[in-house]
Amino acid sequence: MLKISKKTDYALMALQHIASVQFGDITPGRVVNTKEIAEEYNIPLELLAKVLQLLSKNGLIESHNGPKGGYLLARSARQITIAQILESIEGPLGITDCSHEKEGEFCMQREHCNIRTPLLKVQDSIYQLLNNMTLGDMLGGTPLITIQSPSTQGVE
Amino acid sequence: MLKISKKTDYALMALQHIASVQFGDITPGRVVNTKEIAEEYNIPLELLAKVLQLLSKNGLIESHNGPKGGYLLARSARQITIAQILESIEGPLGITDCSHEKEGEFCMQREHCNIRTPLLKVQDSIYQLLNNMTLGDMLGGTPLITIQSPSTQGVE
DNA sequence: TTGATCGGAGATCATTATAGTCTCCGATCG
DNA sequence: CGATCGGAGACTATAATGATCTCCGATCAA
Repeated sequence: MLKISKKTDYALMALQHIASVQFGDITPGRVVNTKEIAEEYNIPLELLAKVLQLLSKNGLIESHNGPKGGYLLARSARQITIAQILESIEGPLGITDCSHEKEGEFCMQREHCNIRTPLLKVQDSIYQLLNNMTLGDMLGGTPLITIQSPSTQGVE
Repeated sequence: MLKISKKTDYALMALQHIASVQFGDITPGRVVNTKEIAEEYNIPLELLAKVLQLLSKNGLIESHNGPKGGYLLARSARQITIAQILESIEGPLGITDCSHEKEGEFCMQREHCNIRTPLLKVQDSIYQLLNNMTLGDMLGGTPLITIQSPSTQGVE
């Protein structure tokens, strides 16, 4: 049912938390460590650690080792999109198995497949959607997203 | 990674096939049976049978028993949306576990959850997207969907 | 009226993806 | 030098999905 994984949930919570600390009023610039986030949101510590490592590998956050270490956003919250977060954790967005089929790979249906092309367009639309919403939108505001399609207008 | 299930893939293929037979030039109005679709697209027969039963239960297609039986679209292809097909097979669309949380159910993160509201908006946007594209769009044409978001405009 | 051909329904098994855990390593700072 | 961090890999458990099997009732035509 098009569900995002728990890991991605955790990533979003963590990033939201880091951003709000980093740019908040209390202690701006403070690094945030894994334990702090895990306790705040009841997330299994080791699982969250993996998630944050992935985000770090993908350049969304900066890590600082040693005592008093932790994480910081690598860039502004408005420059981190939901799509980037999701793909950092779950890999490239693909609503079908054949979305990222390599040359020579074919699904059993490929021969007469009649839905591949339209589905790739759906996928592209979802990607646009997720890439047009940022961590910044999640922080403060009410993300405004509108969708226009001529296809079913006037159809009851 | 926001993947739709194989069953839904099969449903889309089958509906596309039924629609093209039903409204095609060759033998319009002919009912289509499960075996025909399964062989055409290399789909496991019994699995496809279940999928078609679900579509029938949800009122997207009509079933006809007995010899020479099979399925017909229950309404025009332009009145069957991708969202309806997807939800017939996979249940209500929900990108998070808490999307359809019943009263009294809480996830472990609920207490300080900072992402529920924005995620529900993302979900709603995806739903709109899928509900604005129809089987008819998949048949003939090039579905035109545009997305507008003010959030990241002007952000480099 | 009877039997072959359909869909309807349920149980069951296999496979895969996800969620979560455990252990050890290297870096850093006091 | 040792406590506190993140980095990394193996590992287990659980849930979702994909697929199969069996039996039933409806229908139509010979």
